[in-house]
Amino acid sequence: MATKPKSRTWTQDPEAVRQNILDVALVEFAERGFDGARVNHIAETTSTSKRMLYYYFGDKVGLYRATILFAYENAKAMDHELELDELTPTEALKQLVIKTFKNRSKLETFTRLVAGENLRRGACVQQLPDYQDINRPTLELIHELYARGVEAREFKTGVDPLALLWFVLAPATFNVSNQHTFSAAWGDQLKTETGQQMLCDMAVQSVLSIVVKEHGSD
Amino acid sequence: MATKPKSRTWTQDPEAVRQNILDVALVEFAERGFDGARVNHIAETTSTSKRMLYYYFGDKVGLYRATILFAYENAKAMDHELELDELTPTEALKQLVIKTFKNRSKLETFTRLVAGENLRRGACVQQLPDYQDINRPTLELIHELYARGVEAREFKTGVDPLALLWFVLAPATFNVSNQHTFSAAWGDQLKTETGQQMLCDMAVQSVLSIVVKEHGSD
DNA sequence: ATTTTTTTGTACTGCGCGGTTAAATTAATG
DNA sequence: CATTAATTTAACCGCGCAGTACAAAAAAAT
Repeated sequence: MATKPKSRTWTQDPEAVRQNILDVALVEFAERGFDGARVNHIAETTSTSKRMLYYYFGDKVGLYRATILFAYENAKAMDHELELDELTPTEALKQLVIKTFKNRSKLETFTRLVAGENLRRGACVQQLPDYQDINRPTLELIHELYARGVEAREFKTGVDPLALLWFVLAPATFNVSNQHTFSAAWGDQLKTETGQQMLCDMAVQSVLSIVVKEHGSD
Repeated sequence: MATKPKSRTWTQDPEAVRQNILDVALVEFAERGFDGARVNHIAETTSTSKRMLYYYFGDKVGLYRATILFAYENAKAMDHELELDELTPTEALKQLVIKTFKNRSKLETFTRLVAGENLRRGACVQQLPDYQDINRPTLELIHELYARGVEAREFKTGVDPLALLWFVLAPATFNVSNQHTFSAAWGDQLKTETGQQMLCDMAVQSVLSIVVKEHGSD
């Protein structure tokens, strides 16, 4: 919360103000998409005024750009909870799938924002110069993990680690970003605790089947 | 194309007009989402006028609803090309995964529309009384296929066919609806012909590993 | 002491949007 | 052919939107 004195005196804290605006904007953009989001509504929800919003971010697109970066920082912060080095490659991959799958539910806001950006055909992220840098750690993680697995003779050779990452993300993302049409179409049994556990187990199974040697005989 | 006489006389053809409006609206809604879509732009693109649009569909939401139904009809029409009864259950499932995966690219418009509807939390489809009916054939297809597989001792017992469907749809959908952020983040190698073929093969592998007995030893 | 940056506040603007009005032309009906 | 209902045209409206103008003052940097 930024400082909001009713009196005519205040303490300057630009960073807190920026943060506060971004917090609010993230929710608004994730909730309603870029076109549905209302600058007025964001402004009213913050502790500051619309004037400050334009002061710091220029215009709506500027705010949107900043919000995307902000969202990625938030999301990546969560990633570092993961410690895979102690585990065998197979076990580590398994934990990665589980973690990704379960995290996405928590990261629903983030996932919605990304879905929205995809509807814009990535117009924003394509112009962010450091977007690849932001995402590099994930790629490196999977690269190293795969290399370890091959080294340990647990993983097949010749699998593209990027494709592996793709198959880690796909179920986790689909689980969030298509939940509503899926439930409306065929019911919400898969949304229950046990349903989600089942999907998660199956996601693990499906990813391991791609890369683990002689999988299916366990 | 609907009849569009420049003269002051015209021939009435309400069905063609409706169709023409829906054709245009589908593209617009899929391209820009509900909030981004512009009724004026739709109207200008059709062979008819804005007034007719309101005449037939009431308001923007009404048009959107009709467009969603229209999109599903279009999509389902394609589905009937599939003939699985001749194949063994395993082979049939394999073909289903492939077909779904490859179709989604063609159905990009449809997929975008669905993604947009999910951002609206399914607000529209939840109110469509026949939405479940529209989607029932797909569920029945997978049910029968699974039953056949169990019968033939090719499939494990105890697998939820709905979950199976989930894993058929997830990669196919993700492949379209997250392509832009994925490419921007880690490059577009997976978008090439060979990349797509690889993903498709892996999708088959992952689905079969879930349901086929002793999979991995082939 | 001076300048620059940050904050507040309100009122305003121009325009593009979803939606409407009113009247004309056509096809259907007796 | 008279009447009615369906279909089409073009001009129009009010509102909410992103963004601005203007005025000022407190706080920090120099």
